[in-house]
Amino acid sequence: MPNTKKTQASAPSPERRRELLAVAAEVFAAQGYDATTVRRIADEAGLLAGSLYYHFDSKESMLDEILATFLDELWQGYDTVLDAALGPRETIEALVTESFREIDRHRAAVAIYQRENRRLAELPRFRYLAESQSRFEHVWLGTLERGVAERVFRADLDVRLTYRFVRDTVWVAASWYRPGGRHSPEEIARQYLSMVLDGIAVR
Amino acid sequence: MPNTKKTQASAPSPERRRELLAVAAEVFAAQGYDATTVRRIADEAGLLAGSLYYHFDSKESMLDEILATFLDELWQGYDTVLDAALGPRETIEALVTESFREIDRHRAAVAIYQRENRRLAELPRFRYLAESQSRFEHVWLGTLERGVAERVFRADLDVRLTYRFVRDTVWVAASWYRPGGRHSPEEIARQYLSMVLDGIAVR
Amino acid sequence: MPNTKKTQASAPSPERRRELLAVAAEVFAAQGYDATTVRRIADEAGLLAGSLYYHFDSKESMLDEILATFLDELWQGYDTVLDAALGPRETIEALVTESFREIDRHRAAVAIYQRENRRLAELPRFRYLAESQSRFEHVWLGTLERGVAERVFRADLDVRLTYRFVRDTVWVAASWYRPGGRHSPEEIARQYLSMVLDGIAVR
Amino acid sequence: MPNTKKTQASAPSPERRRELLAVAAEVFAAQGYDATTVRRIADEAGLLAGSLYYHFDSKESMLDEILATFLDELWQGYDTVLDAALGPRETIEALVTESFREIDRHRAAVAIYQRENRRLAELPRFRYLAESQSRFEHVWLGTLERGVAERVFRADLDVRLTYRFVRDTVWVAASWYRPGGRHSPEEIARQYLSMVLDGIAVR
DNA sequence: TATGAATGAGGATTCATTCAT
DNA sequence: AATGAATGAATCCTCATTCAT
Repeated sequence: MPNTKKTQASAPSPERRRELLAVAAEVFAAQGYDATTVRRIADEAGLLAGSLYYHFDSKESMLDEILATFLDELWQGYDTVLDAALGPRETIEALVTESFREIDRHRAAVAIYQRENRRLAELPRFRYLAESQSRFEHVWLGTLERGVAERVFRADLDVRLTYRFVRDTVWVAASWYRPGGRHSPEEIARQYLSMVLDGIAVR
Repeated sequence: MPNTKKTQASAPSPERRRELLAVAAEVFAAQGYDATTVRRIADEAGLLAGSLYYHFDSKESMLDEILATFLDELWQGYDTVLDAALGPRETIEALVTESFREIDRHRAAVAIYQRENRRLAELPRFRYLAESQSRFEHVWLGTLERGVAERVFRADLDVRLTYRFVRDTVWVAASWYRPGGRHSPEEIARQYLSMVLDGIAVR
Repeated sequence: MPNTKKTQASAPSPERRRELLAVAAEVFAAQGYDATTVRRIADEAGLLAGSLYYHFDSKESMLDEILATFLDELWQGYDTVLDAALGPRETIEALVTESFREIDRHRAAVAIYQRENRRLAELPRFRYLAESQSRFEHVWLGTLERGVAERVFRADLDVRLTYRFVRDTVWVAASWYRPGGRHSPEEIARQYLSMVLDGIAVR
Repeated sequence: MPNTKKTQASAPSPERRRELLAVAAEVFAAQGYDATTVRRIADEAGLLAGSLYYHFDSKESMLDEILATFLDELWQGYDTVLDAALGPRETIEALVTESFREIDRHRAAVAIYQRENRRLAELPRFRYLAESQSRFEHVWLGTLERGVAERVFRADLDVRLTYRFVRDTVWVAASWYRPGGRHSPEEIARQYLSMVLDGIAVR
């Protein structure tokens, strides 16, 4: 009987929830939400499928909690950056760096988000995904436009296209990024920023 | 004993197959393979679920045919480019342009590929996905390295990282691209190339 | 296009029916009625599943026709034997010999009969199976009882048990008998009769 | 990473399994394996079709377990007989008696075996059926040949034919035998042996 | 006579979920 | 907190059958 790290006398225990959610997130990320069975999660966590329902209402509510937690932390980080009111280029740099840090800490959640976002956003329960996305777009697009206006970014590029380009570039990394690998999040951010800002061609 | 066994899966009209595959691809792309029911495809195509099995062995074989067809055409295009034996920069430009053309023609297939690639590649039936991917990596990475060697591309960037960056950037476009939209594939390619090669920052 | 042995200008053609029924019987015997698909029969016969319905109403009606034809011929043979009004031992000998001849000519039908008899006999359409069986029992049991009464057969054996014993012994042979094999039906009958009548122990 | 993977198919209570298998065997025997629906078994057992899958992997695995259990016990009985190293006649007597005891205890399994043996033996999963059958043939045929050599059995009969005759005679009994009927297995064995060894004709 | 395409009912199986213990 | 057993709805797939050509 592993996992007896905690005080025996604990109740519904949020720690156990977090453990189980971590397992669930990992499996969701690896197989996709639909392809993941509750039993698989339970197997991986070392209990029976039915037992998960002591901790969670449903498979969907696990997904919900995973995504909501991630987005909360993401926006906390973003808001800190935005509150600093830097110039456009510095803002982009800070946002990208922050994003890679989030990928480092919530890799599974980011991967799930990437995969399921579109479909989920249509469900009432997950409306916050759509809201988050539109706020996201607003922040990034706004920063880029400000940059163009201030002649920090090139004016000859389609801003929406550029926005999508930068956005995708950052988040897709979650599909291959492995925490603890060769590059730290900050190192990856630096390389990405260098490419995006200055291009890969020799001048 | 007269017994003119026909090749099981090739009898029914290939035109009808193509129609049905187009429908299936669209639904797979929109909902994800797992979340798509055979009945949904049939509904969309205007026949009953069971009737699909006159044309295809299984839901999986539809997916297979969709992806294989796409990859075939993709590599046909790529090979034409590679046979031209251009310089590194021109090769990258041609490959990117070709890629956006493929996205234009196989948007659904590309979206499915992006979503399901990882999990599918482990199935024996879809081994060709892994093979394609490794050939893909070989081609792109090789071109980038050649470019660095010839001082056409910057030497201070991690080439693997750059490879992933460019690769993802291109293909993720399938998730938002809509054929017949504001930008032609060539126009999008031009913008992407400009960003990737020269960066978005004003020099 | 094989099988053009007949006059081109023929109509619904009973010869074609017979050919197809022979194929069907073979497959039913090999796989069992339920496990046999109409398509399998059609494949084996070199046409498409739907085309069988030009010749037959249903899968069941093929089965019906196969069994009815067999039983008709069987009873024709049996009736000839019975009309000869031989003594009990000679009757048994003649019936057994006749049975092996039927197995020789209708091996597939006999095998099907053995397998499906019980379940089919309950269906209204196949009531004749039950009737045939009861007439069968009447004939054999009667002959055995007559033999016991005439002191030709042993009196210390349970007659019903003996009946089942002899009956099974004969018909189960259909499951391994291959026409054109080492033994002619008459040779097999001779051996079987020798065993059943005189036993295998040395006296 | 705590992950106490349990052996997939052995967790649920073996008693319940046995109950359910008994029901399944009865239905398989009565209707044939193919003609039996999982729902029918479930109905008969008083639960829903899907619930059977908590206990068994598939309909086929139920069949597998039924047959394997039967054959295990059969060979246990046979091996006891063979270990006694009796003379040929006594061996045959003991094997026949043992066989009728097995029919008494596993009537349904024997009936299923008779019906499905041939087709199943070709499936990899049921290879043990073919193996059992060949060992069976080896034992019986060997005993008969020994009997002939020792002049206990007649030399003028084809041994293979005799083998099939005896084998079928015994096992087909499962198709009409009803446990708890007029005759005990031992009584039936005695009658069968008397017929097979000494014949039904008065000497 | 036969084909090609489809129907529609049913069958095995999966799986999220429930609940008494 | 967790188990064991079950539910019931949904899913993929099969197959006998139909029918216009």
